Amino acid sequence: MENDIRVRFAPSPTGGLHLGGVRTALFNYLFARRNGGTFILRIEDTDQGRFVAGAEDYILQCLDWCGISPDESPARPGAFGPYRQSERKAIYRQYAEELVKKGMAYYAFDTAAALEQQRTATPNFQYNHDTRNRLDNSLTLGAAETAARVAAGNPHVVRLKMPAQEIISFTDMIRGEVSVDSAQVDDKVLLKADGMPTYHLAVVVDDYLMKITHAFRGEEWLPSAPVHVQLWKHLFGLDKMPQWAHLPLILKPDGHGKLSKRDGDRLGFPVFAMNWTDPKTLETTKGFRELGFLPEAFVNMLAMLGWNDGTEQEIFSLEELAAKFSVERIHKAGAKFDFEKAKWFNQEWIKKTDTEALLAPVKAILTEKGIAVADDNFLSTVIGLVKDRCHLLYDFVEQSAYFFTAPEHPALESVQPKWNDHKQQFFMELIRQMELMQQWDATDLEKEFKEMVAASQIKPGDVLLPLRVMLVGGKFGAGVFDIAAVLGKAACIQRIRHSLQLLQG
RNA sequence: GGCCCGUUCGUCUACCGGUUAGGACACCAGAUUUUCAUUCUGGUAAUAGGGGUUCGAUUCCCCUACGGGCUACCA
Repeated sequence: MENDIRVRFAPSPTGGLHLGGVRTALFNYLFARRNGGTFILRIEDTDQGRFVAGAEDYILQCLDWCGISPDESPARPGAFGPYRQSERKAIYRQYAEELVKKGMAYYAFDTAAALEQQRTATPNFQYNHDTRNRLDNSLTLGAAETAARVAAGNPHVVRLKMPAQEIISFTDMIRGEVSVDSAQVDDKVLLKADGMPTYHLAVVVDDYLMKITHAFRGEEWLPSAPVHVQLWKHLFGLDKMPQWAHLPLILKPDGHGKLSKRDGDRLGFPVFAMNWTDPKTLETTKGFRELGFLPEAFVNMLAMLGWNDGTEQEIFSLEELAAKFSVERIHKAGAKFDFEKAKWFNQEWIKKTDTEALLAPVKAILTEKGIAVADDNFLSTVIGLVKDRCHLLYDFVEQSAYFFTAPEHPALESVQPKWNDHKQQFFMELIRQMELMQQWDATDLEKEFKEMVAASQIKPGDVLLPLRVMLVGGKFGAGVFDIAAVLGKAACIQRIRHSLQLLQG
């Protein structure tokens, strides 16, 4: 099944895996699947050189939950490993040195303080073709002095020497031709003083070594694409450069700007696929999974944020997406995230998903909420009865709890004021009739009830609502007779008796 | 400030020169459900502005406006 198409997802571990990240992963995955290629996960497991514990597992779990597990990853290495950036440190320096040798990069000794001073002195200071000639680097120092400083162990970085005047252009799969005047791009640091590569060096080197053919990433990378093009040109050749696709950003639903981790807390919806604990603050932010989203719905929703198949279809399974995905139909403009629409996708998927498939997740949630499920068949019946009224998996708790536990304190307030002996007699009689019933199903129950109502000269509405409150505990839930049928004769009678006692007392 | 990318209902979007500008979410109204939800029916609502090109522009080009991104030894 494999051909030479290789796409990679290379998340940073510092921010968890939020909507934008998962969507990037998803589009990479869909492109790979659509074209029979390989989907690779390369993990950046260090933050400022420090290893971030748990980041890898977290990302793997998220992808797994979404159903878009990579073909090659740190856990399942292919032929082009290692797949963790922390294990690739040694690789980068040689490429940086190669660029220096070719005259395409140079050593810079300027301290952070010195650069800071430059920035305050000159409003729009940039380390570039213009300023590098008067700063502290191998270009101004000369070979001998540079060598001496390096030998002496003076801290230094390697910077890319951007051409003074050159149009750098490349073809983006989504945006077409994009070109930038190299004079506008500064001399990016490639290798930091601590020997760690910056993203710029790392992506290019890693993409080359891992034979990446197509690279999807967020639009925020578009301005630095010329840096990467320049690197490819001088290191490996433009003909080997992957085809870029810069995905539109996911924006805040209110106000303006890129959706950020904080927006979730602020606006009351998740921004992470799964619960994410910030390693620095130890704060945990709720994920879509924990909020009761089906992974199918989550993935479906993300795919539709920036892509469509040209028809009016909105509900797609992962398989359908993989079959229909096309880069040409990816949008250019950013999309504001809409949690209401996200919930709608989930609701549609709950309705669409078979009861049997819902059994396990719903059972887990009920158990978590302290509702013991003894009989899976019984739960299946309940799920079938209530699933159309659930938007999130957690809605199953309220919608099905009363099937498992008799309401201790039914909301009789709405019944009490209009309660009278006549109604009391009616329900006593109802119990008697129920006890006599041979068949116990919704149709017979309804028939029996309606006949009694007709005979007793009570308005149906006057006793139907009370019956619901007695059985369910409140003014909600599925059809009363369906509920009664599922509850069974004994439970129904017991619940009615209980309420009758409360109403009299 | 500079550079890059973008711009259709409130939101996600369709229409890749000729449509009464379509769908979905949300919202409103009605029907069904003697609960709530579901479902069904209907409704309000958009081509940022100005110039071109063209017989004809939402669609192609330019300008302006607006929005977003980037402008770190972060990604």
